[in-house]
Amino acid sequence: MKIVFFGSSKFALKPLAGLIKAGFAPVCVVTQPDKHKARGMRAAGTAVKEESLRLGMRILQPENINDAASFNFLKGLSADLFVVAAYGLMLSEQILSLPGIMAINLHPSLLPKYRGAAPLNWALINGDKSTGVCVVRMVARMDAGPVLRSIERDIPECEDAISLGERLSAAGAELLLEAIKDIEKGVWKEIPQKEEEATFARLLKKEDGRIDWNKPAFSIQNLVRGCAGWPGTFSYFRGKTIKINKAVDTGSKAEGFSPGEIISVDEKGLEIACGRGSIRVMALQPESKKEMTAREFINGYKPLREERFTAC
RNA sequence: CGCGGGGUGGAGCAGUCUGGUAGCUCGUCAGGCUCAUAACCUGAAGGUCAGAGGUUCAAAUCCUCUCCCCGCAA
Repeated sequence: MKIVFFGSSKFALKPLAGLIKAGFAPVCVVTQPDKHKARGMRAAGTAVKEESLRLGMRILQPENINDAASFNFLKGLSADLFVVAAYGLMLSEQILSLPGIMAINLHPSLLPKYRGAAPLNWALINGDKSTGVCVVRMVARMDAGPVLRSIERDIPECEDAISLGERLSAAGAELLLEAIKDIEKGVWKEIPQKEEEATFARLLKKEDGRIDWNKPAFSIQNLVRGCAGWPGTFSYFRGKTIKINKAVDTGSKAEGFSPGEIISVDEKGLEIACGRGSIRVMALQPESKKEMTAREFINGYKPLREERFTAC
């Protein structure tokens, strides 16, 4: 079976490796263009590009996947199956019609819930107790095609977007293989999505990570978990931005404090008042600094009890 | 050649503007105290202040260049 693999971010790495290991090595890997200017002048390739280079795969990195040149190149590969995992760009109907059998997409949610770009982040931000990953046949509308296979996974309290992404990536790699084996045997099943249950998980923006201390502790905790990695959650302390990288809801009432106020400073971390309840910050990153533990922050910055974190 | 911040004992920071004995909170080690402790007390080790030049009687501090790290923006 001739497979073309489309992927960009880290999430696609395990699925790609799984394909190769199982003998379904793609004839070509398609990935997004290098990000233009990182700090300074360097240009960085996607995670999938780096890995594919290392593995010596054939790589296609089109500026525009939906233009005629890309179309003709892909057509020339005469593939049976397109496999897409976290590629990050929409494929035109024309492109989707190229493979002999079909194009499938590995999506980290239980569709029709969380269609779109940031499903696992939104599942965490919304405080969901479980989510999953599924393989769908691709159609013109984003993430709207019928489901071939899916698997549900619990979301533990302590999980953030990074760890959940790794788990779903691993689970997805296996699921993908099962789906491909089904397809190879010609025995796959398609379950149409219930349109009325569809929800949309839009891409997160930097601004989504701004902490509003007026919100209840549990929702700030969920925001920190859901924004881990990208875009991260941030606040302001002593006039400078500071990222809050790890925090948990203390479960205490924390009455008599105003939102953002530091309630206590000790070895366990920084306890900060929220609109309702409080959170304990365990890891944070002041502007221009690397991530540090709350302990390190306290030692160096000596935050005072009455000081506060602000939304701007 | 996008903008900005930073590099000071093992960690996190202050000191730099206004040159003049290397400082703070921790950690480590030794000893003490305590029923006990991520507690407390006493003491100790540990730094060519990122690197190279320059100015000066004197440079962590002022000037020039290099390397590395981070945030923003993309």
